[in-house]
Amino acid sequence: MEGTSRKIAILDAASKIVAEKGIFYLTLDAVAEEAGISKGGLLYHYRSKEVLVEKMVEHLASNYKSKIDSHAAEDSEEKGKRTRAYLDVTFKNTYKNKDMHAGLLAAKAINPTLLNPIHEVYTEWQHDIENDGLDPIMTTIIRLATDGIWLADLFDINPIDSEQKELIYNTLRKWTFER
Amino acid sequence: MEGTSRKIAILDAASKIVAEKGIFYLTLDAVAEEAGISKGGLLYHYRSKEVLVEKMVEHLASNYKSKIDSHAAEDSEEKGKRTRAYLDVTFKNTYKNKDMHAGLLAAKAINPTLLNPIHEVYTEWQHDIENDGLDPIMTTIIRLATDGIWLADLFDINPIDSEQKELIYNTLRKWTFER
DNA sequence: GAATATGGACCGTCTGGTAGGTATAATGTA
DNA sequence: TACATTATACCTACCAGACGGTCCATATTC
Repeated sequence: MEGTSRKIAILDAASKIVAEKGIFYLTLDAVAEEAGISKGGLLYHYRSKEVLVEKMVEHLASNYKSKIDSHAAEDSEEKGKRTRAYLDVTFKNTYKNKDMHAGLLAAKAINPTLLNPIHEVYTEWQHDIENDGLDPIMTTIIRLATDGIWLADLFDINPIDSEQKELIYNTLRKWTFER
Repeated sequence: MEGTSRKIAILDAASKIVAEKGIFYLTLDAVAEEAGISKGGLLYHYRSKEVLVEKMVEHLASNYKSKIDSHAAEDSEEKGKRTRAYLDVTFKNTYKNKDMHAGLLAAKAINPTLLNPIHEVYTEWQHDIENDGLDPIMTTIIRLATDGIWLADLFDINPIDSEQKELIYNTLRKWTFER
C-alpha cells in the first residue's frame, strides 16, 4: 500500500479506538490490529506512541478546521458567517465530533503539550468570532453555548432533550443575523 | 487515624493526582504515596481502582452540588437564582473546578458508567434551570455558555482574555434577572 | 480476642519499545 | 541490459518495567 494513506488509516484507527473504547484501550497493539498491521509496522510509521497521538491531534484539528472554513465560505451572508459556521458544524456533525473529543482526551491524558495545535486553531476561531460584524460579546456567548453542547456530548451528561436542543439552536442561529 | 477522614483524604489525593499530572499517573502506588499510606492500606479502604474512582466521582459531584445548593439558598432574589448559582460557582471557583474535571476525565477513561452520579446531578440542575422563573431557553443558554467556559478551562484552550470573560459573565448574569 | 487499620513482599499480565530480520521497489552503475 | 545497492514498508520475537491486585503479617483499639 502507498505510504500516506496507510499513515492516515493508522490515525483513523487510533481515534476510532479512543472514541469507541476510551483512552486506556489506545495501545500500540490495539491500533496495529485496528489498522490491520503489525506493531512493528506501526512503529515504523510513528516511532512512538506520543508521536502517534501528536499526529492524530494535528490531523483531527486540521480536518475540523477545514470543515468550518468551507462552511463559512459557502455562507452568502457576510455578517456572522464565521460564528454560524462554528455553530452549525459543531451542533450538527455529531459523529465526527466524537473523533475530535477522542483527540482532545488522548492528548490531554498523554501529554498536555500535544494540545498546542488545538490551541492555535481555537485562538484563530475566537479571533474570527470576535470580528464577525456583530457584537463580539454576543458571538462569543454563541460560541461558548455551542461548546457547552459539546461538553455535554463528551461526557454523555446531556440532559437536554432534542426538541429543546433544536429551539436553542434556532435561537443562537437567529442571533447570528441580528444587530 | 480515624477511618472516614482517611478515606476522604485518599479521594482528595486521587483527584489531586489527576488534576495535576493526568489520568495516566493515577496509579494505586501514586495515590497511596500521595495519601501517605501503603498500597495495602489503600486497598483496604477501596478494594479496587474502579471502586476508588467511583467513590471519587461521587465525592466530587456531591461537593459540587452542595456548593451550588448553598449558593442558591443565599440568593435573596427568587427568580433566576438557580441559574445564577450555577453560573457563579462555575465561573468563579476555578481551582475546585479542576478537581471536578479530574473526576470526569478519570471516570470517562476508566469506565463511563462511573459517570452516572454526575449524570444524575446534571439532570437535576437542568430541571432547576428550566424552572427558574425565566425563559427556559435563555437560562439553558446561560448554562451552556458557562459550560463552554468550563470546557475551555479543561483543555486549556481558552483564548478569551480575562477582561472579555468578565464582560461575558456580566452579560450572562444580567440575563438571569430579566423578563 | 475480635474487629479495624496498615504494611510489605510478591505475582501474572500488559505495555511501550527494541532488535533484527524479510520482501519488494527504486535507483545507480558497468 | 544485468547486476548491485539502497530505501521503503513491513513482520516476529523479545524484554524490562509498571501496574492492579493477592496474601499474609502486624499493630492498635474496643
